[in-house]
Amino acid sequence: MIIDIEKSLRRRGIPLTHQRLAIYARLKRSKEHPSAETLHRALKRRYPSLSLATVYKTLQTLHGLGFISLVNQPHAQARYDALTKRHHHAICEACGAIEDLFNKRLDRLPTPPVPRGFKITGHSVHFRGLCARCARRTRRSKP
Amino acid sequence: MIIDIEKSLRRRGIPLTHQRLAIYARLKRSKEHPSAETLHRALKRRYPSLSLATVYKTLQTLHGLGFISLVNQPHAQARYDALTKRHHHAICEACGAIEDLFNKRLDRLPTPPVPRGFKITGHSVHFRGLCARCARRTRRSKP
DNA sequence: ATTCTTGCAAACGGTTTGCACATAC
DNA sequence: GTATGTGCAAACCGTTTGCAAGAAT
Repeated sequence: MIIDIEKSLRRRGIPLTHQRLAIYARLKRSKEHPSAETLHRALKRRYPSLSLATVYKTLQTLHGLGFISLVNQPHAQARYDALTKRHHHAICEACGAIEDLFNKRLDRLPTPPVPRGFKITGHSVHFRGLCARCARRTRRSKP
Repeated sequence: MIIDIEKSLRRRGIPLTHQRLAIYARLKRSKEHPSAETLHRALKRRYPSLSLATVYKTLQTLHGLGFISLVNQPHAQARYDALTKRHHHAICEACGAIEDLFNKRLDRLPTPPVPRGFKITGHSVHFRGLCARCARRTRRSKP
């Protein structure tokens, strides 16, 4: 279970600390997509000296290694839109640009089986990738 | 253009200020889903006394009235997930809970026509609504 | 022994708040 | 004239950073 991360860290020469294992193990057991603070609170009982800063740093490390994913970005600033009618977004992973997308097929996706009791009122599709400008720049910088 | 908001504010007895109109008008002309700061910077040229706090308050007001929408939430904290394989989310608008959703059909949506030059690398579908608990609570509190 | 991580406290940046003054009605 | 909004500065909260002490290799 935790072995995969142990091996992977070892292989890359990244020190294997108690904190890293504990944080990863806890996140793996959680189903609620916890925040750094939630994780910290939960782990503090067992590891009273664990600091919140370490939780943040560890989450960054694990994310960098592809072991975990972010549901929302840290420090993302709020963005507003006067367009309130249904639409979708293409989000550039490099620069954060958000472009609108209109598409009837995406508007009427079949509602999938949902967690028990969840009342769905709407949906939107998020495409991610590189906007034209960043795609150009990336191509150039990759030798 | 701006008349709809003028009427709507009047009708509700909400004072119609220059700031509100200017902020809404500017947002309506923007295609880049600006942040509060971006709007403030842009408007400051024409309204030098406009404060950032007013921009924030106005955006809240307009959002409350349904005139604008939020692309990301202000002060949303980062949330993490040890599940890195493809999946989708159902997000509760009341409590912010995020539930995982697995669905093959959603995994392979047809790629729609995209803004010129945008390179898509992936997508995910966000359903919004009320989780079981909040749905129950809402029903109870609505007489 | 060396290199990388941890924990602390201070700094940071975006957002909110409290309050005196100004404006819309 | 009253109620509400505005602008300012301070507070706030989540996240990051600098650094001395500690742990992993």
